[in-house]
Amino acid sequence: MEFNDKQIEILNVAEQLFAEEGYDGTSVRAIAKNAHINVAMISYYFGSKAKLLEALVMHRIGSLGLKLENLVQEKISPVLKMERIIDYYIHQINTNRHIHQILHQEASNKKREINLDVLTELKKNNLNLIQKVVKEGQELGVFQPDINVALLSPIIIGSLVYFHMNKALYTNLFSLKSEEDFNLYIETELTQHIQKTIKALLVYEN
Amino acid sequence: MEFNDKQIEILNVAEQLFAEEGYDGTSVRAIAKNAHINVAMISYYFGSKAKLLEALVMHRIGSLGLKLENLVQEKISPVLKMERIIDYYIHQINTNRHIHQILHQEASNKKREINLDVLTELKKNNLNLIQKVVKEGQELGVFQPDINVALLSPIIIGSLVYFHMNKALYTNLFSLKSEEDFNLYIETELTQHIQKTIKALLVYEN
DNA sequence: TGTTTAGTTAAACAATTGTTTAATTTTGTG
DNA sequence: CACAAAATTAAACAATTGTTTAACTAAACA
Repeated sequence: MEFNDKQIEILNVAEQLFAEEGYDGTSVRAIAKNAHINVAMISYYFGSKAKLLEALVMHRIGSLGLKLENLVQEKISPVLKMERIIDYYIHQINTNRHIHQILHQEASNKKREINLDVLTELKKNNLNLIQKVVKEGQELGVFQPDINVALLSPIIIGSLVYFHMNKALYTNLFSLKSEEDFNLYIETELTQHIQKTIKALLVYEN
Repeated sequence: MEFNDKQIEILNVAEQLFAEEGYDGTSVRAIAKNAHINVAMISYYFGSKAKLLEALVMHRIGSLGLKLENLVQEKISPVLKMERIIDYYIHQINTNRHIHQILHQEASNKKREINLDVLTELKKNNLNLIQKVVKEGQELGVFQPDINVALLSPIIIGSLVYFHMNKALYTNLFSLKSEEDFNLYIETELTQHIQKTIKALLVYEN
């Protein structure tokens, strides 16, 4: 699926509004206004509001490409690999937080059902790659043998999501005065904290 | 604020619908229908849809009472205390997941702003209690000295939230065939996994 | 240059939204 | 019972919703 400049603009505006005000909280007129186009252009290009959301999700998932393949194949220690994976995940999600927010909202919405099979496959694929790294560490005797790999992502991504969810609390607690401060904290302190946590879990003898 | 049976029924229905279909995705007529009352009763009792949401949030937060006080004061080891705290958190959030889902949606919604100061205070209070437990463990030499206590909740609650968010993926991965299976997995495997993670982080020498 | 296609517009459409009205019924109280 | 207050109702309200229409302009092409 290829989009022209005007379509891309509509997708960008829709992404921001859907993320910030929800799908149902965003009117097609609001999208049109912010994208500086006529309302009818949305139907003209995408068919309907629902199909616009679907197009947006599919387009973003396609370019999301959490391609961990290269990372996994590097010749560094499993511990370092895990750190890099976490770095990559957090950075990726943090810089694409709008679409993640939308996916997150839609995942727990009973009335609409967009097909997220592509996303599920992507996640399963990433899980297999992480599985490889863990196995590698276990064979080297660095990681413990009883690791539930599927539950590592909840720790990593869940922590980040929850941190975002409680932005008000954490900006207050850590005196993060600007948006930049907040993002910097995520990319430094929070990232390190998650890395430390995962490492501890993998290495720690029960 | 006290509510009669009919008001309680409206609140219950509204909670379910707001959680499952979002605030904007839920019409007052849908609430009225499911609560078997006339639409006008919502305005009559709560003033408006917005005030109904506010009343719901306030009412639930009030009875949410994550009272960790008793737990913290028990005479058991810090390690066991942390395990109990995690148990309590997960169980509490899991049995009240509808209101948590709503709070979560509203927290990241830019157009509506319900006052969540009460909730923030509650979280800060809980944080202080956990801080105490950690200090206790550090003084006993069981826990490491460099622990960012404020980042423990993201791991605990974040993991649970993410697990719920990816229900489809995990029911598939772990062959959880029913709602009961899913909840059972959370209360056993996932809980133990989070407990193990937090313990590793607290005890593990960097 | 004439003609087809694609893009763009304002207006209209019916449906749904939250809220209010005014009338009626139910409940409580002396 | 009589009367006041509370509860409940169907209908109406204006505003907003997503979508379509029909007229128009710009671009592409032969």
